[in-house]
Amino acid sequence: MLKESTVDIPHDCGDCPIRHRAVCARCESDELEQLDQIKYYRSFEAGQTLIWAGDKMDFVGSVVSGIATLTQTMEDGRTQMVGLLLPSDFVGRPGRDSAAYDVQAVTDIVMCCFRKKPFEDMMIRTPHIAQRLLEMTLDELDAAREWMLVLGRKTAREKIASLLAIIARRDAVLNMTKKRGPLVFDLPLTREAMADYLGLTLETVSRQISALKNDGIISLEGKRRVTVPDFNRLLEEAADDSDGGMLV
Amino acid sequence: MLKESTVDIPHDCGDCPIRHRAVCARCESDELEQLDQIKYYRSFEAGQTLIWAGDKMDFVGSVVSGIATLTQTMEDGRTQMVGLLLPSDFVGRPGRDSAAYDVQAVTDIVMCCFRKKPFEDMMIRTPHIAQRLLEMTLDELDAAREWMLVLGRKTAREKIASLLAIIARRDAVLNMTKKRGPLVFDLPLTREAMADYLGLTLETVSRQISALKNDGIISLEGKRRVTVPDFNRLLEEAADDSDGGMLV
DNA sequence: CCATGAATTTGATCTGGGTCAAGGATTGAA
DNA sequence: TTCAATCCTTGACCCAGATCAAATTCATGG
Repeated sequence: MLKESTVDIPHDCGDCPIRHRAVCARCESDELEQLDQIKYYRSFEAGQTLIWAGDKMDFVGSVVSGIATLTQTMEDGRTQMVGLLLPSDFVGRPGRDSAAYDVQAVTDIVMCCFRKKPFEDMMIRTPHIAQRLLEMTLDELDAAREWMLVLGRKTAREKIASLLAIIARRDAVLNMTKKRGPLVFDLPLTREAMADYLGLTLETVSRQISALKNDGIISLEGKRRVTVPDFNRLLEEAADDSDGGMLV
Repeated sequence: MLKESTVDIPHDCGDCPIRHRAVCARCESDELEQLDQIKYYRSFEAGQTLIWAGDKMDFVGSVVSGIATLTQTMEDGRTQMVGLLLPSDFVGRPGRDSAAYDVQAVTDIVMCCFRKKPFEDMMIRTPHIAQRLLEMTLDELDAAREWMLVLGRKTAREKIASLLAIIARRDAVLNMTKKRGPLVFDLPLTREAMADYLGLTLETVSRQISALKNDGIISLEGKRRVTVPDFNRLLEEAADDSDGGMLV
């Protein structure tokens, strides 16, 4: 199995797919040039662990493409996913030198990394970066709090429906699919990863997906491709009162 | 019952109890003066709801003294606490004009508020504020993720032990109590509020507290005063591998 | 000192989701 | 094409924690 490789085909920030959503979103061209000095790309294969909790981290970075997870593991092996990293999401924390969570590639993934020390120095000089990072962190905090409600108070069926709604929503935004008609998307996560996200067992995840299928809320093509004929019905199942706000 | 009152005894920032931990921690004296222009104090009684989710928010602010909670409520009444606000914690989000969560006073509470628009303007001019707010937000995100593990994977007993450990730890830090000997502190939350924090029912909270008492992990004086004879045993019960780091 | 009501404890019972176990489906390597 | 390794589904059973229902304790004001 291939390990990790430092890609040396340098992207030009100008046509970077996450240019306008990542931590560099607000940067002017001179600021981008400075970032360019300290950046490098790394790619990983699906299944690899990019970072182990407790590891020394000498970089921070952004997911350029692919999906990764942030997970916490207890001594006895129980694990809880605490974040799902999508393109443009930020990894690492300025001012901390060891990783707090395991980071694992769910799909093949490319990251745009910055050496930590120079990045921290630059953050002080460049308010645009700190501003954008604050905004992104506040968004993540909101997402984490939303997830606390799911974990603490929702039933297994509601949890699954909530996760499907989130993935469907994200997919609709990324792929700019037509608003009308059934949504179709692929589940990026295994049943086990979904279980770790939702605080369930993989058996319960499987059963609830089957139940939603039997009730006509979703249909499946293979194990991973999901069709949602009526998004509002899915939201009802998720007991989600913020009715699809994002989808507009 | 008294409603809310705008306290007109102006604190001097110089002897503010949260001067060095709040969003203003890094500010120089000239920056404090600017903040002083847009600040005002508000106080609330225990039990009052300071802010309702969805309300228009024309201010942000810091808890000066007392304790408040951030909670989310579903249409059918299920509620989940998503944050516990202690002195120096920040309320509100720059760049958002309505509240995302209910904020309730658990004890009598005093807040130092800033009018939102001027505060936002000042944030742009004053990197010290944005820097500190970023740091605080990253800490909150870590706390939220820690809590996701508690909600998703811990048993009822472990949840209670985790909460007690957090409160004990905070209390030890605030009151600078002696490191050795049994810890003693008051529970600021009702059984119901603890249940909302932990994703449990109040009956289960009560039962697990009784169980910890019977097992000698804690002892109670009245309903609220807790003694922890051996903090490490409590941490074991919490299945907490980050063994007491903060307590040093 | 008593009445009232909130907060808490405790008991009895029920159930959603966990656990254990057995097969299927899909993939890729040999 | 067969084998092995994952990943997923489904069934049977069980238990931690929810639910329903009383007590009991505690604080407060009259």
